[in-house]
Amino acid sequence: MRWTQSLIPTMKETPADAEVPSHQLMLRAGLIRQLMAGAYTYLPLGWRSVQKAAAIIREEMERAGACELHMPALQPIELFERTGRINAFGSVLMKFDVPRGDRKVPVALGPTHEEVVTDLISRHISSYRQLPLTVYQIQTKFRNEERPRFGVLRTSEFLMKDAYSFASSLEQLNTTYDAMYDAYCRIFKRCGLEFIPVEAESGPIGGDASHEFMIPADNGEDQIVYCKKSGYAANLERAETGRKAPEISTPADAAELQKVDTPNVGSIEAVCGFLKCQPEQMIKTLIYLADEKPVAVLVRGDHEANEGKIRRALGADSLELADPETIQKVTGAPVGFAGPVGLECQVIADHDVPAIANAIAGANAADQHYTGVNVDRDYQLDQTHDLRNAAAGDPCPKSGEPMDLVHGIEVGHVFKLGTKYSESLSAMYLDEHEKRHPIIMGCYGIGVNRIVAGLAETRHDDKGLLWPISIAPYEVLIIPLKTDDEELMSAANSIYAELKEQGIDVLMDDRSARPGVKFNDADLIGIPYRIVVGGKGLKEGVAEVKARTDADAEKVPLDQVVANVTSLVSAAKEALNA
RNA sequence: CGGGAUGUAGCGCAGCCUGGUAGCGCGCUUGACUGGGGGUCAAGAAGUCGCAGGUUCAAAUCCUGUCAUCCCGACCA
Repeated sequence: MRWTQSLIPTMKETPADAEVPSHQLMLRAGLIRQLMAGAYTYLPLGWRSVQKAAAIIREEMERAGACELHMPALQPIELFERTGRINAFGSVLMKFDVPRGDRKVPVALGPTHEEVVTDLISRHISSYRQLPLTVYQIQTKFRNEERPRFGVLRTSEFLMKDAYSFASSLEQLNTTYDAMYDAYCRIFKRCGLEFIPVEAESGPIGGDASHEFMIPADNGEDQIVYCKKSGYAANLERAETGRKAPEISTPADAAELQKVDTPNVGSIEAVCGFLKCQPEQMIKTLIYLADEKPVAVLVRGDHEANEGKIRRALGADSLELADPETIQKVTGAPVGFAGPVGLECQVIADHDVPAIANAIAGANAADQHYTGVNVDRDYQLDQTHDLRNAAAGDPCPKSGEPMDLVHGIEVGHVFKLGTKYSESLSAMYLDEHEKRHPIIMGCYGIGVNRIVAGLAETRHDDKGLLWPISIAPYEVLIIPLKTDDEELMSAANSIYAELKEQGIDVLMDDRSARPGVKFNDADLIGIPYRIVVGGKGLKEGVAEVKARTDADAEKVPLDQVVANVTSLVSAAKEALNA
C-alpha cells in the first residue's frame, strides 16, 4: 500500500480527551477515530491490526477443533426472557422494538450469544453421537456501558471472538476446556502479548472452572494477585489470601479496655487522624444482612471485605450491606461506631482480626470508640475465615511467598458453563440408554480489539507504538526521502514491488513530505522494520534498514535489501510462533 | 446513576473575571526556495464561540436550562 492512497491521519498533538496511552497513541497514529462515547471507527491501520489478530485467532480455533459460523447480532428478546437474563443484563442490554406491519417485535442487539447458539444447537443436536462440538464466531457485540472509558479499552460496541462447546460428559467438557485454554495461550503469545492466566469466579461447576487471561497494565480495570514463585494468579475477587486460622487468645501485653470520645469521627480514616493511629490497628466492623439476618463482619482496618467470600463463609444466598436504620437497631449506634465488644448479633471475623493487639473499634455508641480491644477478653470468636480481598504482600496459598498485586486488562475468558442455558432452552441429547440429558456447555471469549488496544497500551516508547510483527498493520515501511528524484523512486519502487512479491506486508511512504516528518510518523505508527532510500545511500548503492526498536540503521546494498528484510521478518515471526 | 471538569477553525489553546471588530501555534491551500529527524518566505481558505432561552442598545463573555465529551466512584452476563 502507498501512504498517499490510504487514510492515515497522524497527529502531532495529543487530543485533550485522551488520557490512557493506548487511546492517545491509537488516535495519534491514525488507527482509530471516535464517533461518540464508546463507539470508534477503525481506520485502515487499526483495522489491519484487528484483522491480523482475528486471523491468528481463526487459525488457533480451527487447530483446537472449533468451527466457525456467524450468528445474527439482532436477537429476539424472547430468548433472553427464557434464560432470565433480560433482568441480569438490565440496562446493559440494548433493546428496542422493530415495526412489522401493525405489530412491534421486541429485539436486542446481542451482548453475547449463549442464547442464540443454544437455541441453534437445541434444534440440531439430539444424540450423544453428535458430541462433542465446538463452534465459534468473530462478531460485533453490543453492551450499553453506563460509562464507556479508557478509549477503545471499554466500549459499547466491540469485536469479540466467542466460542461455545457442547459436551455429553464432564470429561468431554474438560478436554475441550483444556484445548481452548492452550489455544488461548498460543493466540496471545503469537500476538506478542504479555499475559497472565488467572483463576476467576467459577460459577456453577466450581473448582478450576473459569480462567481469565489478563494483560498486566497500570490502566487495567481488573486487579489480580500473583506469585512469581508458584505461578499462582487469581482475580482479586477470588484470590485466596494464604492466611491460616490463628490461635485465638488474649495477648499477654493486653492493655486496659478504654472508652474514648470520638465526636463525629466515624470513618476509619477520620478515627486514625483523630486518635493518631494506623488503620491496621483498627477493627472494621461491617453490618451485613445475610438472607435478611444481620451479621457483623470484622476485618482489619486497612483491609477490604470480600462479599463473595463472606457469602460462602455464611452459606448465605443473599448478602447486602445493612442500611443505616438496621445498623442503628443492631448496634445501638449510627453508622461508623460499630464494634465487636458487646455486640448481640452473629459475628464472623477475618483471620487477621484476632491478631490485632490493643485494637481500636467502635463502641456501639454514638461518638465513642474503644481502645485496648483484645480478642477473648473483650469479644469472642469461635473461628476465623478468609473474608477479605487479598492485598499486596499476602502470602501465596501455594508457595507462601509474598504475592504481587497488579492491574490487568482482561483479553480472554474461558468458562465452564454447565447446563444453565441448555436446561432453560432445552438443548438436550439422548444417551446410549435413550435417556435425555441437558448438553454440558462451555464458553470462551476473546476481546479481539482489546488485543490491539492492549498492545498499544503496553508496547510503546516516547516516540510511538512498538508493534510485534504479527499484529503490526504493515511489517515493513519504505521511506524514499525525495519523491521527485526519479532514480531514488525507482530504487524504492523496485524494493516495494519485490517485497510484495515475497508476501511481505509493506507500506510505502510516498508522501512528498520532508524527511523529519516521515521519520517521526514512522516511529509513531511503529511499523517493525523501516527501509530508508535516500540520496546519500544511493550514491554508495545502499539503503538503510532499521528495526523500530533499534537505535541505529544498518546499510544494506540495494540488491540485498529484499533478502535481508525478508529474513528479518520471517525470523521475527518465527520467534513469536515458537 | 452520584461527584468533578471541559465545550472557541481539523488538533492544541488564549480571549470570559471587567459585555463593544473572534485571536495564537500546528495542520490545510497556492507559489517560490529547500530537502537525512516535525523547514523558510509570501499569499490565502476555514469558526452560527456545543445548543436553547433570558438579561442588555449590544453576549464567546453575565444568568437559566439543556446536550455532549473526559475523569473519579457505583455498575459491568
